[in-house]
Amino acid sequence: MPAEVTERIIAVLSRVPAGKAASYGTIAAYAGMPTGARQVVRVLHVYAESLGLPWHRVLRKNGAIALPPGGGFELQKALLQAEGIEVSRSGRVDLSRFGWSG
DNA sequence: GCCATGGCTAGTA
DNA sequence: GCCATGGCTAGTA
Repeated sequence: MPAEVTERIIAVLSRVPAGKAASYGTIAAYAGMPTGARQVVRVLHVYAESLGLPWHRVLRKNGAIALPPGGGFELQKALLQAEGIEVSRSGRVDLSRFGWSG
């Protein structure tokens, strides 16, 4: 039985639409935990696959892909681009253009 | 003690 | 590069 925080994070994650992305901190803030960015990381680790959460739409605060090359970077980049989000070669997204706001 | 963060500081170029 | 964050798991007692 997951903690309420976990369930709120799951709920927020499932609302991020295709074509938009949000930072770990933004997701946490919407879930009521402004300093809980790492909780978002944990939830994605545990539930992203089984619940089909849009893990690829979560980025660092500066819009960068957090995953390392060879560790999911390429896949995340491809998934973002496939839904119309522009990603620079280095894996950066302009959140002022593609950022999700509630 | 872990973590796909994030904010801040110190140290380099 | 350090360290607070915060829920969770592994590993010990």
